[in-house]
Amino acid sequence: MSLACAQCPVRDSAACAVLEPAEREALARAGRTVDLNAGEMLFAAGDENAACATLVCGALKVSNCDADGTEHILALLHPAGFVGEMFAPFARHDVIALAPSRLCVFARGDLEAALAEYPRLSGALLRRAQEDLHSARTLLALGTRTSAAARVAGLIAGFAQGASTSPCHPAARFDLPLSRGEMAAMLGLTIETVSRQFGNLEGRGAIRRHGKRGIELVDPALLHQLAD
Amino acid sequence: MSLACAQCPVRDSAACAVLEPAEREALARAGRTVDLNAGEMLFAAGDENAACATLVCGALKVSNCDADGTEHILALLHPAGFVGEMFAPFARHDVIALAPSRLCVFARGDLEAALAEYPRLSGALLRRAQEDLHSARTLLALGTRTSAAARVAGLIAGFAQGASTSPCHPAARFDLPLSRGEMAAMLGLTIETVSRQFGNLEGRGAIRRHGKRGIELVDPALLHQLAD
DNA sequence: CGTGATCTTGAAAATTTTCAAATAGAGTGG
DNA sequence: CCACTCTATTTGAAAATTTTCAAGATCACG
Repeated sequence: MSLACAQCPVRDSAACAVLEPAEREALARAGRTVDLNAGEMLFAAGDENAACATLVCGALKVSNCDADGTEHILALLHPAGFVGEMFAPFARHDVIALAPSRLCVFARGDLEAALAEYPRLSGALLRRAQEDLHSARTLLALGTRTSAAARVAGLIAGFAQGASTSPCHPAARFDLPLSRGEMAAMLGLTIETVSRQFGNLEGRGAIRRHGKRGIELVDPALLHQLAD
Repeated sequence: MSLACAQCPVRDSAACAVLEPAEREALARAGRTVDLNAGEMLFAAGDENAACATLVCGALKVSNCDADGTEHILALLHPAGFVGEMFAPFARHDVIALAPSRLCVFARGDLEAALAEYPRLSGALLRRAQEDLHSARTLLALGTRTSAAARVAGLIAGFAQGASTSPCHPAARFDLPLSRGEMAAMLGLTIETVSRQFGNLEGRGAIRRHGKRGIELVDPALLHQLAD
């Protein structure tokens, strides 16, 4: 079944936006739509037939389990984001839905053919890969901070930015996209430490918690100062 | 001065290897060669005129200083590697030579023109960006391990792989490319903790130190086990 | 053979993890 | 609508690890 690009919510922002309508339809016929519920896996580390995908709506995490079973979250993916190994023969990480999600999935061979046929697509994916690289490095700088307080404060500040509609101001109130355990897996901390840091931040008046996921930024300046 | 591509040691492995000889010469005329001594900076975070570069020989680090002055090393660059912001208006991180290095540097505008003119170049840079992304995520998984022992052991194992000529066996003996302080800045630890972990690894018989930088892998299996 | 920088080592202080248990929330079936 | 159950979160206290601060030791180099 071909994809309805005309109604795709990311038709202007995903990598395929650089294609002409006819080209895009041709690419769409090679792909397929996949829907995932929260917690479902798109593919697992080591999968040989791992494909590539553009996220249409929802949210994904890219994660990795080390030898002792600890999960490490390496990236979060938002709509219009692209995930998958274009050049490696197998998937290097798990890709799991954080929320009900829809994806536009391509077999690696079909995508390679599309890259050869539509060179502009390489440019669009290059731009996106550079953004992903920057995100990974930002997360790396966050996860290697020495104090747990700075890591958690920085993560919350980042989520507040991401949840905002404006590019320069953080959202005053938003829902965390991750559980405590998932935040711990991003930052290299334990669940308990993350939870305690939330408590500290609330105690100092930087944030206020509303239920499990709701966060209100009471003092954004203080939050940034604690994030260092 | 134009670059001598014919004698370039990375002419077959760098991104420009996908170009025809004539195309490559044209690109080379737009670029310039830059030599750096160890410790010299190619460009700093925030530089507006930051350029892009292919590393011809030597080694670079990509790093970032947070508010309290702590350095975080986000990536290491080896010959044929590519560094720089192709799409952002300024450099996001510092780029510093770890060893005497030679680079082939292009102004962002010239590189953009080259991408438009030689679409294959996008594909080559895309492939390289995916590799960089994978390296960043590998480092992220390493830096967010909870124990210092696992982080240091994993870093040494990675260096042993990189120093090897064979892709599947680590080098039995090699020199560390970084100082203790730089390793600490990669892993989010202090210099002292890194030093003590080296001492522990030697005490347990996993490695032997030879001078400050020399490492001999006495028991690679044990090293990997400790790296978990 | 100094000299300066890097590395190692020691001991106390601070932080984080671990283990254990209590609390809060969401969803289900009665 | 309520009681119940299951999971996620919070909290507590002890144990383990890491940082900090302070000296030494080592090494490269002029």
